[in-house]
Amino acid sequence: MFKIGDFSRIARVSCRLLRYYDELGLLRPEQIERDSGYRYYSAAQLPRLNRILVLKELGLSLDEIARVLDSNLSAAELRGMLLVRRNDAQRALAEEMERLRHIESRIAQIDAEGELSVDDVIMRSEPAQQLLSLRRVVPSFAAARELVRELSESLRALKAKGVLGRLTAIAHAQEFETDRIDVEVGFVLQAELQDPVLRLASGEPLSVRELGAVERMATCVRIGLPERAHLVTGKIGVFLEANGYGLAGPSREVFLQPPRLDRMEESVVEMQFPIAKIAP
Amino acid sequence: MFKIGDFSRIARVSCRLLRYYDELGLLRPEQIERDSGYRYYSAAQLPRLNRILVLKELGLSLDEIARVLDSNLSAAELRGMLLVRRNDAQRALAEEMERLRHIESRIAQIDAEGELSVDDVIMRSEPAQQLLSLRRVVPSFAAARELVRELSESLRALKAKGVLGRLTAIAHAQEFETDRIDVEVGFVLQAELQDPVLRLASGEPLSVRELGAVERMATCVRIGLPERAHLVTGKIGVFLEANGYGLAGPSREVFLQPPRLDRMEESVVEMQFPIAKIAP
DNA sequence: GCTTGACCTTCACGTAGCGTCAAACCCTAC
DNA sequence: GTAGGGTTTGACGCTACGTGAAGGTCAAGC
Repeated sequence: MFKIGDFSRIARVSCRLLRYYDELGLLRPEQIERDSGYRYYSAAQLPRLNRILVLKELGLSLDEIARVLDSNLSAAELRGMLLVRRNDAQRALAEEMERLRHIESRIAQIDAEGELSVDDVIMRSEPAQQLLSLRRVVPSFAAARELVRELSESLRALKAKGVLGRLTAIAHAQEFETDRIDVEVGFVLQAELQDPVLRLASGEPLSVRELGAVERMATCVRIGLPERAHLVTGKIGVFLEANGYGLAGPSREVFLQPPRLDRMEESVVEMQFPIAKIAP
Repeated sequence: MFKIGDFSRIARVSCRLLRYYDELGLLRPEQIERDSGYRYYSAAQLPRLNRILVLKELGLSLDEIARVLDSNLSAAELRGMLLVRRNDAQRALAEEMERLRHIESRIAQIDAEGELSVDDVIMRSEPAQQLLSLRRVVPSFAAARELVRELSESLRALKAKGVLGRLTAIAHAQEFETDRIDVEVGFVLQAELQDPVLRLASGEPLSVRELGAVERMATCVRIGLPERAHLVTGKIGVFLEANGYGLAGPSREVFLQPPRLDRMEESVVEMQFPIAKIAP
């Protein structure tokens, strides 16, 4: 029988840890003196402690470890837990590699440019969404803006119901032409739509389609008129080149503030570019 | 100017986060209404928020981020911080890979044996230490034990001063021979030694030498007589085979409890085996 | 002007796994 | 008997927020 200090030296763990595990019921001392309250551990408890430490090292929480040890669950169940943990570990590994790559690219950036540039470009993923939209080829940005206005007015009733999410525009054109803009505008749906087919005031029907999930999206917020969009695309371009990505699909513009045609200079738009790694 | 809710939707972060960063002084709202206390953010604050998020993603703590942003430190200093972070990330990456390997080997073990075996073997690293020791070839375990007794008695005075750490024995023999045991016994030093040369009662001098650090050590605690050591070596062997390691140096026995020759069956000894990965 | 509902405020607790005091009690050796 | 080292419980601290609760504000519709 060892006092807690001796046992902690033997097992090379802290006394606090042992007291904590006692409190959790994870490792109870074999004996506790009535009057002094001293904890006494026996050497026979080392294997249990070691099992705890091993399982902890594997990434299980103390709660899970308690279940593993006490409700002596079957090998199959333990295997299941380990499979879950393996998934976690694989994800964590991938994240850590990404992080490392980011760090190294930032260091390289400092070495190349002498400073860390302003970071307006953010990378994230985007889940799949339902889009209530209309696609057209328009001859000018003004016409596109008019389309947005028309759409907004036609859907005013729906908007009041809170079914409509953010206004989103998608640029389908492969190449950039100022006079033939292939654009899709619509609203993200936040609930199932009741009416089978909705129409513009002009009678043109709107379609509901799924906007696929995008795993990697380079995004940047633009404030002000659409004419300033090239500032954003420039930043995106620099970002892609620096990090070894390329464009991988039609870009989107999401209006984070509901757009007002009379005050477009206050509009807040997030430009989204689906991207993918380029083989190095 | 946006209220906190709008700004949070624009930046796609939670309100709580914005309030928290305000509290930390990391991102102060551009304006706060006197009477209502409402926070108002401007679009011009998005870049700062984005920088915060990027640096957070790189793994810097909020505290470090505050220093980076406010005491606008030089590119060189930032580079230094990133180098530190890179080291951290590399270590984390290596750990995560190790963890994943361990998890997979445990799963494989369950698949092979139908259950998770008792885990007495622990792997860890050992730092470099100074050892005050004596090396000899003795003809029996009993002689080795006698050597320990002699050493302990000769160093009783030193032990009282608290300079001596744990008693450690090192098995130098390449092959196992019962009648020619090449053993080194000594005490780990916890402080610099004053006397230049210490001697056994018999006059034999003790040497002070550095016990190199070991990156990977498979350890197992043995309780009881040395005759039971083969139980431990068996476990170690199974462990090595299962995880793709091989022996990589002389093994050590560390007496976690000061040994008493009269009650050797109560001795607590950690057996340590330096190991290294075997190319698969 | 009043109601209503969405939005905002501060305050405070909870998280995981212990580290780190603090005040008081216990044990053992000289 | 006392000194000093070990032990007890209790409590707070750490990170980066999430999640209420209780109550004040704002804008729209009547």
